[in-house]
Amino acid sequence: MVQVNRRSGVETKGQILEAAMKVFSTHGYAGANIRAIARAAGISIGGVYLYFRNKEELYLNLIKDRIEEQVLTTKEAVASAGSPEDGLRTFLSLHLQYGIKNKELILINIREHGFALGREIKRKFLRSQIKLLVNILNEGITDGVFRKCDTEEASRIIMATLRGIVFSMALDGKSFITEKGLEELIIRGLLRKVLSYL
Amino acid sequence: MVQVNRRSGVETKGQILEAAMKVFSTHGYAGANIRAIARAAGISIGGVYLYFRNKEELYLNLIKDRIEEQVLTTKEAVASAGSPEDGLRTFLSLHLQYGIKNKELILINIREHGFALGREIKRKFLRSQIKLLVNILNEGITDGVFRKCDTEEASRIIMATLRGIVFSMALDGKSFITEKGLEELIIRGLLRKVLSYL
Amino acid sequence: MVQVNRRSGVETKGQILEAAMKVFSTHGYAGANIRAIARAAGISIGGVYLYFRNKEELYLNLIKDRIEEQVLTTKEAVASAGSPEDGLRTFLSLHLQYGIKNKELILINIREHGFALGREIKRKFLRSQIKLLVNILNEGITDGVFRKCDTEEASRIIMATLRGIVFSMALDGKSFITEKGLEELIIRGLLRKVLSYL
Amino acid sequence: MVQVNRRSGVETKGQILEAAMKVFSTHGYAGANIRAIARAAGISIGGVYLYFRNKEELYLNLIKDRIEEQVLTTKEAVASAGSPEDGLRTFLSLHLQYGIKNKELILINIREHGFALGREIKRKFLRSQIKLLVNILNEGITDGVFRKCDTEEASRIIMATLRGIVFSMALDGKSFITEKGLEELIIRGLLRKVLSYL
DNA sequence: TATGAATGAGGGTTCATTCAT
DNA sequence: CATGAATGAACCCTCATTCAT
Repeated sequence: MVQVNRRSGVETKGQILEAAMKVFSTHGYAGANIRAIARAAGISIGGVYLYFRNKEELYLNLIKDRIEEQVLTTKEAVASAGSPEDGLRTFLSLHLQYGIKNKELILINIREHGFALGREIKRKFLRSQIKLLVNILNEGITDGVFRKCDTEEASRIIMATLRGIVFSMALDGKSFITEKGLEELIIRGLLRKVLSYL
Repeated sequence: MVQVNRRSGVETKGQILEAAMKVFSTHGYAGANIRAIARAAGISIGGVYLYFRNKEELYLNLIKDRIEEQVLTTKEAVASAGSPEDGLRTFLSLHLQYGIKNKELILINIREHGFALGREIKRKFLRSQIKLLVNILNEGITDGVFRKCDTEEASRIIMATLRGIVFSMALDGKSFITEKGLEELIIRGLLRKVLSYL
Repeated sequence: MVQVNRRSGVETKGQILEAAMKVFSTHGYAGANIRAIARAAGISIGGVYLYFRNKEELYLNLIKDRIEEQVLTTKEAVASAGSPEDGLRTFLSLHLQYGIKNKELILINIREHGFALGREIKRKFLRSQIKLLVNILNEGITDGVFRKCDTEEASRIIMATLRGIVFSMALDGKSFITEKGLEELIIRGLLRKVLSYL
Repeated sequence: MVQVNRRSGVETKGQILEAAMKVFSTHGYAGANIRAIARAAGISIGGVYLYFRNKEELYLNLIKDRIEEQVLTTKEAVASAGSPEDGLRTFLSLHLQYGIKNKELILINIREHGFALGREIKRKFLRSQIKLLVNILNEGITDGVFRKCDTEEASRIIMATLRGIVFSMALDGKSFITEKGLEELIIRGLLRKVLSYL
């Protein structure tokens, strides 16, 4: 006799994703195994394959959803910001917040970043965030709030810095830098006209 | 019949380490397999085990040597710097240089950072670098060149930022930030007395 | 595509044990290999590991069950014997019968006897059988049927003799000694009062 | 530069055999490995192959020498015995002595007895010993010292008993049976006319 | 003779994936 | 929808054997 656990499909899928998040973030992609994910999700091995064609798709699904949400939310928040400076602060703040919220995703990304699996998704995420930053910076320069610079390069540097900070937060398991501190670093160090300090 | 490729032991060990670097950096620890490493080293499977007891030891050996070299070199270079500011510049510059030189090691570190394997080695590296930074910053503050701050936290932030930048350089496969640019970011944004600009 | 041969779990486990018995007895523990066991059981390699955690556990499981059965059966049969002499005959007879029935187990035991794997199980078996014998002999001596002797040593000798006979039967692949003959050897030669022959 | 350990070939061969004896008896044939034998012999791996074509030959050589010596010595001692009874006592005594002396060989034999490797050698040994026994028994029966019996079967039983006792001594690591005791068992229990006790 | 680095088949074990139930 | 026994390729590692030195 087969014991059937009655759940809605959506609910089950969510449980699997949640479990996968835990296992992937602990063991990495190659180190994780389906049995552990199934067990953590309180589902059978075969059950996992009812919702995801294979391990790779499960992994991709995992990161895609979270990334898409972050991209969308950030885009909207930045759009509704009052000024370029405010927009930049919002961007930085949200990135940090998502870094904390998606700590486990970050841990996975750390392990798999830049490698075949999901490379495209991550690249697109990076491109979209840089594009957002470039817009903010350009606007700020036009407005005279930010000093002139290669906005593309500056954006890449900001993203690199954020990556380092988010990684470090995820790895060290605590937030050792305040939003305020980060904003100061980025805004004072890189962008704001030095003359404005006078 | 056994085809034996004559080499000196040292040479072979070097070839294995080189191959391991390539394979580990491409596939991560769990994703890498000894057969591929052996093939890349132009050696047999068993040959690998002549020089390293197992996969883990090979991996550890790989990161230990490089890390130790970086720690030592950095320590000496900083010690012989003329001033705290010069010391900081030297530190940053060396970190970037090593990031470029050990691009593949970085890729491995990205994947395995914070996880069981070699965690202790990496932790010790981080601790030693932070300690070095703290000393530099304290001296600089005493000298009045740097503004007062929590030097421990500032050092952690610097390391986090460096991590992000080095990761990004390794992942994007090119150096998109100049040493000069980085130094400006760190030194202007975080440390130098703002008043000195007046 | 995966061809699945449907069986009940119990059935499969039995088939594996049976196959393991065959392979272990033919090649010994170290000489046996899981692939051969799986093949003999008509199962896949991985299938074996569904029922036994590893080679060692499979081996231990194999000998434990049989030995426990022999110990229990012998104990009961001896307990319900009418006299010490009858008890001894029963003991000897059962030992021979089990030697024939578990010919393959004997072959395994021969190879692994006295070595690390399963040593404890076998030691316990020997101890329990010797204890049983000692009781029988003591009773017999009290009753005056057996001549006085060091019952502990006598039991060890009996077990040693049985071991040799059972081994020889297993190795030569036939029973070259009748129960009657064995009983005579043991009972006349070692125990019964010689005077009773007069 | 190659360090050459100067030894006579005979000496080296002896050392290898000695080492092999130790390792084989501890780990069995399959469990033993050449590197361990070489190390125990204080020789290189390749050195072993200078004296023995392969593992199997080394093993065979090991048992052949000892067995041949036992066969020869026993044959001579029995031949020069004064009477069948004396011959039988000599046979038993020598078998026990060799069992103690070749304890390690016994341990190997236990593991490999009856299996492909060296089966022929061991079979020949058994045949030769049984033949010797049959002769003794026949003579004894002709002389009227032993009671009539199937001498072939009786010899097999004696050998089986000896096997058990020798195995047990080897496995338990001590002699728990005296020569006297064994002789009594065999001679009283199996052979001597009961009437002679009157 | 002697060495020991090198080989690679083969061993134990894992795990993504399938599919009869 | 759900299960989990079954599969087998592929992993890490060992070790008998070879051969350039």
